Amino acid sequence: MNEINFCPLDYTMNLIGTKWKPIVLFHLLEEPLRSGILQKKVPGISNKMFTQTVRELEKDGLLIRTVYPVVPPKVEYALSTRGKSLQYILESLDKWGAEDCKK
Amino acid sequence: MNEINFCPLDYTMNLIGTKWKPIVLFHLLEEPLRSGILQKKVPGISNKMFTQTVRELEKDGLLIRTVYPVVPPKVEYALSTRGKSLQYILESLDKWGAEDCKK
DNA sequence: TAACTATGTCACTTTTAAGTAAGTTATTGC
DNA sequence: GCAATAACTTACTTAAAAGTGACATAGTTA
Repeated sequence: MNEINFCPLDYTMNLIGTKWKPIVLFHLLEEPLRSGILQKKVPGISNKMFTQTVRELEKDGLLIRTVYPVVPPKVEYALSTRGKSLQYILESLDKWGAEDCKK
Repeated sequence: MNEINFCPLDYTMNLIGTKWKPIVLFHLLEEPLRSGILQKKVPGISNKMFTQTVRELEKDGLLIRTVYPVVPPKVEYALSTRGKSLQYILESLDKWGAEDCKK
């Protein structure tokens, strides 16, 4: 509508500006995780929202989903290069929260 | 529900993890702005959402709302100290978007 | 052969977010 | 005395996000 003052921040927010996306990405910073483990690390997320979130992140190229054809299923999620480039921001958000909630 | 893996990032996201909050805060980084000006800087926000957003940010102590008792009304918004402490993160988000959308 | 496993999908409902349009205020300038 | 102004507020509606519970899969183990 009014794009007069469009700024890159809007772009970033459209990509990761949701309740769950930064949290999911954050937990993948250290290492790839399989689906169940990752989901357990995200407090309070429902099964549906978890699937939906990782699928969108995959679609946007922020993480990579690897399916192993075994039974029961094994699916692993890892950050893509693009996802890794958010590392600094994700850590800053986490750090800010740690500092701020001390007060 | 499952608070086992609560991390500071969750705290931060609960505070500013919405579509509009980071954008509103971002535009106050340089200088305080009066209501109408600030709202025009936020692309696509409705009147209602703007009011709601700044009120929540005020409630959470991230910005300060100053009402001048004149007619027609004059209201100015400025970052609080706590809000200013987000400067680095907001700029990082903006910078990331600028870099990423070049690709 | 029946239960168990991990990772979903689907249909459905509830909750929350957001948009729209009208109304309020009190002074100034015409 | 009437319109214009800036910044809301309210009631109402619509759209989007999220939750819930049931079901699918197919090999392995009891």
